[in-house]
Amino acid sequence: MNVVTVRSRRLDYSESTRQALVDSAVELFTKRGYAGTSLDEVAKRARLTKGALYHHFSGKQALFEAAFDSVETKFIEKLGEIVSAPGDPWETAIAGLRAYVRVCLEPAYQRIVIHEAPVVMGWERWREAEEHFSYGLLRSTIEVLVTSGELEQLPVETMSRLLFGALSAGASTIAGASDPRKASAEVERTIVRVVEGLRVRDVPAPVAVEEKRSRSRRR
Amino acid sequence: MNVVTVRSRRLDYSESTRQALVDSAVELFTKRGYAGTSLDEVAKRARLTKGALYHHFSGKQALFEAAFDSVETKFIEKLGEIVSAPGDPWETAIAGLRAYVRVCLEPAYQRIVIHEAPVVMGWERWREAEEHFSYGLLRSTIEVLVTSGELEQLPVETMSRLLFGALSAGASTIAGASDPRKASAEVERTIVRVVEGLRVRDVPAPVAVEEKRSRSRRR
DNA sequence: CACGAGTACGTACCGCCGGTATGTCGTACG
DNA sequence: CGTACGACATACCGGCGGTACGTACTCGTG
Repeated sequence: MNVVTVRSRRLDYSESTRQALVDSAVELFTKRGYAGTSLDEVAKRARLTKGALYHHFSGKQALFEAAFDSVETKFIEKLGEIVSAPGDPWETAIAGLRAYVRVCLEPAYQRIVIHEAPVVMGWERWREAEEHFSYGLLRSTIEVLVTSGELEQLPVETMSRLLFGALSAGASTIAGASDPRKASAEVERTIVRVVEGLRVRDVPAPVAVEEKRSRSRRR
Repeated sequence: MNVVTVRSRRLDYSESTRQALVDSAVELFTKRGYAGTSLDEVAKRARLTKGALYHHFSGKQALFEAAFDSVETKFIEKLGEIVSAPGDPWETAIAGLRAYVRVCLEPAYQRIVIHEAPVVMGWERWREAEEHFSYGLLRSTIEVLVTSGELEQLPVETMSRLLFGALSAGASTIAGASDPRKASAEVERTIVRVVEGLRVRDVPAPVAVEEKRSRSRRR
């Protein structure tokens, strides 16, 4: 409550050890997965003990979620800038798409956020957490495109989910490919093509354009 | 090798206990997940002990893979009939799509095949196993559509991966939705729309009978 | 400055669970 | 008829998540 009191040095230390634990967790979870990582290892790698770990986190799950948050915030913030940049909404959206594909290539993001999180945190909680991160970004981007008439008038939530799933699968494909560069190019091209397939065929005359929507012949 | 010798009753028994273990595993893995299920539980539910389990399977992973195979073969075989049925390839493909969405609603399929398998078996091995099951089916279906000129000329592998991911995400969405019926309808509609977005715009030349195909209102 | 309280850890221990080693019983086979 | 082998059961080990408790350091207060 007192505005004057600076953060005590002790709290600084505490925060730094917490961060060290999170960093250690991110590394080990990325390399060996959640089940394959022991808390003793995590603590040891941060030159601490399990006691310290359990002081900062309520358990292994909580540690994982902290690692999850850390990875998400680290990789996603740039994406936010990209998709919220001024300019043609379609172009920026596509740019965001490409950028996200690149993010998905990060091993930590791939393993922790995409693969393990839904299992470790439970799908429901993962979905909830994702609202504030990559999925939320994707969703709002799509929302803009739909309301601006660029994208087909389909349920935004569903469309976002499907696209998100496709992107994740694409990322996994790239990561597991023998030629990641080629795979990356193909995924980008295909994803962009999918989205373009959902673009409304005739640029809408500003207003009054709702009728012939669902005739699915494009272009 | 001897053609006359009937399967000994003993082997029959052995096979049935093995099946009992697999069934028990499917149930428990579906309800509590891989990590949350103990082998003692699995054995107990089949009125056996861990000794029997380790006689039939080399470990927990192997048991999981057996459960995975069991679930896949159980739910996918009907799909194979659907997509290999005679008739217009596009229509049968769409029918297969809808059928697959319904399969994805099965809790066992959802949890074991879609969510846990990539983590438990490792993504690479999962991908490999999926070649013989749902993904393989999807891929070959897409391959047919591409070579027959119905679908846009894009890398089949990549397109299949992305679509598979989208379908999985759709299934998860439905499973986690407050109104599964509505969600299911939306996912179906959206997925079909996505695929139609990848359809080639002008009907090839040969026959000219494709027009009013895709008015996607169902029922 | 003394002192109690709270914080930031470390240490020791428990229970569960995957995995292994070993034992037992029945069946097929020579 | 005995013996070898397959189909289980039993007993036990080690690792790991989680808990209880101890300790040292700091900070606020009289």
